[in-house]
Amino acid sequence: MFFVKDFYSKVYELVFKIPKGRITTYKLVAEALNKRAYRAVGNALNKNPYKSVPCHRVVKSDGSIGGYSRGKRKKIKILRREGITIKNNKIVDFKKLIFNPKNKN
DNA sequence: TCGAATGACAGCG
DNA sequence: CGCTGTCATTCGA
Repeated sequence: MFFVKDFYSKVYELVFKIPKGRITTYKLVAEALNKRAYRAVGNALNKNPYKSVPCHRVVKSDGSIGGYSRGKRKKIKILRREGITIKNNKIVDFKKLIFNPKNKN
């Protein structure tokens, strides 16, 4: 219940690896794990026991904020604080800010 | 222990 | 715009 699941652990780690001012998508994380569980990834972050995990840096493939347990409003605020510009709940130059966890960057 | 439902999504008709 | 597909977790029996 409060222990790292193999899958979850991967998700948390990847998300945690996201550099500041950069973002990633659920799809990319899932792809990095060689899975298509976009949902599972989102679920992992949703219940993430590691509140330190920057789950706010994970957005949808559309570039939209998606959702946030604390309210997307807060998510946007945090992202803006990170230096990311949000417009109409969408990330500006979202494609440029995408961080590929699989890229072992 | 097994089955069904849920969820911060994605892709296609 | 709406339905279906995919994966893991959780709830219920």
